[in-house]
Amino acid sequence: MSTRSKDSDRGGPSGGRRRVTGHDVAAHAGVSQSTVSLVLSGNPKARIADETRERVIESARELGYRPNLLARGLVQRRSFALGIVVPELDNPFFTEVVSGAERVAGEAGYGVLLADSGQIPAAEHVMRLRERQVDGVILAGVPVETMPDEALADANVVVVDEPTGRYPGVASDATGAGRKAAEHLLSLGHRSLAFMGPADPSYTFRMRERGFVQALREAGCAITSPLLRRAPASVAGGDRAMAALLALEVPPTGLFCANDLMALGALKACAAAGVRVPSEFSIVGCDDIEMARYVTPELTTVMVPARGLGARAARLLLLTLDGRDTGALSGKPLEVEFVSRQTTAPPPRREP
Amino acid sequence: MSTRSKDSDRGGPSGGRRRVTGHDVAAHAGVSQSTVSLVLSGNPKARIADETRERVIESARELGYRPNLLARGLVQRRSFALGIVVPELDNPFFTEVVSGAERVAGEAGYGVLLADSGQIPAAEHVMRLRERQVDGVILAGVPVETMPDEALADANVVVVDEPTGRYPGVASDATGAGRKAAEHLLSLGHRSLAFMGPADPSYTFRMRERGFVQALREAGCAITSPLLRRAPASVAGGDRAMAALLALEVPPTGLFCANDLMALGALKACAAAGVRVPSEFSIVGCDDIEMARYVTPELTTVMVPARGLGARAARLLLLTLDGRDTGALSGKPLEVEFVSRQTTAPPPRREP
DNA sequence: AGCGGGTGCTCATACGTATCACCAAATACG
DNA sequence: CGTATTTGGTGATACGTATGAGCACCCGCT
Repeated sequence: MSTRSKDSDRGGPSGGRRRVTGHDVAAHAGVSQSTVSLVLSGNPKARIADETRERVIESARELGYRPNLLARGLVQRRSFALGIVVPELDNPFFTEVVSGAERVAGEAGYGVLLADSGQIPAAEHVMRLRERQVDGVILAGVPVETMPDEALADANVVVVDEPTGRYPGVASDATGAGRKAAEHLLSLGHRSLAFMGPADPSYTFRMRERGFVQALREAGCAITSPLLRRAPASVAGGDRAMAALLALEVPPTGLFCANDLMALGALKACAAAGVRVPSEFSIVGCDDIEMARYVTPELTTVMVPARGLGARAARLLLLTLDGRDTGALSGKPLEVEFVSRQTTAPPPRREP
Repeated sequence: MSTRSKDSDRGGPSGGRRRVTGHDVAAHAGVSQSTVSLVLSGNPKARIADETRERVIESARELGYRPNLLARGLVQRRSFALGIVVPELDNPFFTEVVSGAERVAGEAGYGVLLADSGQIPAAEHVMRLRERQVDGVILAGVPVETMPDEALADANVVVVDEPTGRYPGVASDATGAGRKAAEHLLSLGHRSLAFMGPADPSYTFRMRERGFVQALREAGCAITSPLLRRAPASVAGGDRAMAALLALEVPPTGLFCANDLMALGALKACAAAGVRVPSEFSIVGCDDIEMARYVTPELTTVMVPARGLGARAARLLLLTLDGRDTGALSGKPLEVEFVSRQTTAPPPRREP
């Protein structure tokens, strides 16, 4: 009708210099911007004539309209975005957590802001995410206990695998993981077992250790101090710690590692030292990262549902944001599962 | 002074129910919101008395003020956030790309929105990111050629390792990678060599193959069709393809894989078949993912600077956004580097 | 005819920030 | 001393959307 409306047509979806706004759609459809908003995102209970609704939708499609989520977020005080903080993307475990969370969030229409904590302290990352008005934050592998309270106040935090009690969270059955590893090794006949984990362990690592040690003790098979090795929870750390174990006067016959990366390092150290796995030495990891299946021999480990943890954390967060009940989700820890592969066997028979 | 200003004090940084805004800071400092904005984020050339400036900064600190980046983004038409789309976070290569990009972006004050493309087509992800008003998008491992043009129009796209010419991008020297693998194997004395790569290869995979095949041809050592295996670029795919190679009447003596994951699969298949690496068979991977160092024997490969690619993509994008010259960065491909480890050796001597 | 009530839409405003135009006071200058 | 000029700040507005209040209109009822 008017030249104006003809103007806004020019170029179609991809031609315009300026981004298409709700006002443009309104002009094109001959309605007000309010109506456009009501049709495209408003409450479905809004009273709009079918004919109008279709005209607006058609105009929006034709102009290639995409709502500006910054503007929406500003007025609704919700950005429909989550933040997720991990200590390092290098560790496949966290990658899987992120992946799981991203999928759930994406399906719910939420965006995901990633913060790889690196040098910057996690608290600072949380602040930055909040400046971006994320509706909530998932903290994975972050030492929550050492974070100042005010950094997390009013922040809708969900913590992965670090049940502090101060914040809602999802966790796996860490003591169960240690226990299952112990039971398996004991049942194979091992009596001299070692553990390796990081020196400044997170809650989960502590629980894995505790489960393992307790199960050993209950079996009347206490672990002695030289068999408890501290090293970074990485492949390099596992390598070093394993070398130390092999250098002992009386090395153990089997080992449980705080995570799979360490176990891979231990495996490597054995290969370098000419110790055959599993015939001469047994190794159990924890996490079941993808690589565990791909090394030779394949790593026996305890599966921790990383992707599931991430997904569940995201779901928990989304429910919290909707003000729904969250008791069911944050309640019980996720089950872990022992996975028998090729790095465990009965201990070698004593030399005569 | 006024009761109002006393009110906004209540509770300090962490107590307030409502988030503290620039207006609150203004009231507390006895200035206008404009002044607050000028002091805290405005152009440094703004003329503000030192005394006022300090008072505002002090008030902001005291109230725990954090600017709302949604509001800032709305008026500035810049969100100071980047999007990054990857096909799968499972592949460590992309994880490293993301990690590199995230670091550079973070240091520049940019946020990173992650989109793991999964089931949803990449074009749709780009749209969603643009709704969130990201200032630019990094596409890594995404089949850009098959994406509709209008999805990327005006989107400030930077493409990783897929130099289409239509969009700016950063790439590694893929043909060089293939060539270096070939030269190494040839120099060891191999004459019967195989290649494995995905059936529907991306540009980079095609170039790796081309470099390898051409170098062989130039050495008068053409590759025959049964030695060119197609399989998914994953560990499982490499495993299957290697099994097929070993089943040939006359198996090759060495192999170059399109990426490290396939090489790990090949390594696994050799172990399963009792073929000793490298004494009986040589394997060269490509990418140099972290795992390459951690398997036994350690994987010989061609290092592709994944983190560097991500970092450079981010830098390129940031420069583009600042309207700076980008020629230098998008120009030459990043160097790749041959990494000799333990999976290559001279071919076994012919059986007499 | 008068009126209550539903329908369908618009007006105005708010969200929190940046920024331009403008202004008062202080200072410089001939 | 009168007028430029600089200094230091304020007021108003815009960004693009959501949303409550309100308005015009039509329908059915008494």
